[in-house]
Amino acid sequence: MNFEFIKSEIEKIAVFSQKDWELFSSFIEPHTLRKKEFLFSEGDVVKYLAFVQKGCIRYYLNDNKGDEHIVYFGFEGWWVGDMNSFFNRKPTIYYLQALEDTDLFMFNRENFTYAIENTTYGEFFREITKRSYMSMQKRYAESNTKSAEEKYLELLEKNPQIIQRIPQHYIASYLGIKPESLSRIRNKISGK
Amino acid sequence: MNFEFIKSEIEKIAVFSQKDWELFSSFIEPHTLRKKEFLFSEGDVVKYLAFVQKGCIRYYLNDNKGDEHIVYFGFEGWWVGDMNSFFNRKPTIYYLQALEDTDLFMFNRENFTYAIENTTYGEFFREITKRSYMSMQKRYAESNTKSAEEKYLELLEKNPQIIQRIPQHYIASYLGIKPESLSRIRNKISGK
DNA sequence: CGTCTATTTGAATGTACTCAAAAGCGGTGG
DNA sequence: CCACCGCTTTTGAGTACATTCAAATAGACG
Repeated sequence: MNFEFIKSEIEKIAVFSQKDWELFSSFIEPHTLRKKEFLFSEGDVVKYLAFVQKGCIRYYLNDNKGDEHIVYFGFEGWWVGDMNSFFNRKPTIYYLQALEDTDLFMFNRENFTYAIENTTYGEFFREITKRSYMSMQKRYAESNTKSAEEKYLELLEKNPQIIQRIPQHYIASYLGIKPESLSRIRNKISGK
Repeated sequence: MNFEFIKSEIEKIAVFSQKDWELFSSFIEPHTLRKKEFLFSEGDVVKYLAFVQKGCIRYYLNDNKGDEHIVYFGFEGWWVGDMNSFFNRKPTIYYLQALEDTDLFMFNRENFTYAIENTTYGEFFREITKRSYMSMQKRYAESNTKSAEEKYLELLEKNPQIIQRIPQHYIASYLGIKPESLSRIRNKISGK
């Protein structure tokens, strides 16, 4: 099993010793999700945090009207899961589903907690949580400040991989609009 | 200076030794903001994370159309600031302003970083960041799943202190709508 | 008391939604 | 290899919710 990718991704964020890496890498549990398969769904107590080695996933929830709302897509190099459910053993309200055949490196609670409390992975984890929080805050702020058209144009520019790899109705859900609306927006844009 | 409140708030989240508390409390820099005064504004590199001892603040940003968007209100017991700017020494895009005369307990970067890297405050900080992240994720999800009326009714029920202490046009900004719209929603509700 | 700000009300507009149907696309089995 | 089926995307018409701009009323503060 080749851990170069996850190692280099972690090294971008925090320095760590050879000993710490050996411990951490021994905790990796590889797992492959087939397209459309779920890692967890609403009601589960989430057993793993996962690193996306290859493929992509969507992380979403169902509102009380039965509509799905995608919170984020996770591509190669992303850490995915529901921290609240994972650490606090609470049933999750989210779904994590593969959109392509996806290779994950998973970590269970016992091992992950051990690593962050006893190695420099504590620093690493603090950093990615902080980043996730800040980016969610920004995304939240932008959900109000920008129109759907502006948000779509920004995706095109800043996250072209989302446009290229993800079916349109999922992008609509990610943007917080209906597929019909996204279709009209695209139509309008292409006419410019 | 009475540190009982902040001590008890921290103790709710993490256990820590007497020695750690003495260190941490020695880092507290008390500061009072007068109503309408700013702790920081757009462009500043944020120098402090702060605990709200008394009073309340709003944390908001300006969009490119000149409208303000409130991300959160901070009441007694809240930790407030811009982590990204604070830790990464980047100019902030946010404003933090007192809505009442407000007593803060502030921590500068050097001290705070020392505490989280060398004491059990690391655990404490990981926990509040995690919680902030999860609640922002939930808030983001709800910004799409619920109508303004539903969000307002939920505030009434779950955060009455916001309704009671905060001027209506700020609540509108927090809900992501215009003051006129909130006025109409309130009118409609009271007619029921 | 007067001034400034916040809230309400009105009318017209815009953006996205709903419901319905048609067109396009991709995978599967014959 | 093609035909069919199911799912995705597009298009149309009517609707709902929130916005804009404007003006009136109410409230807060010096």
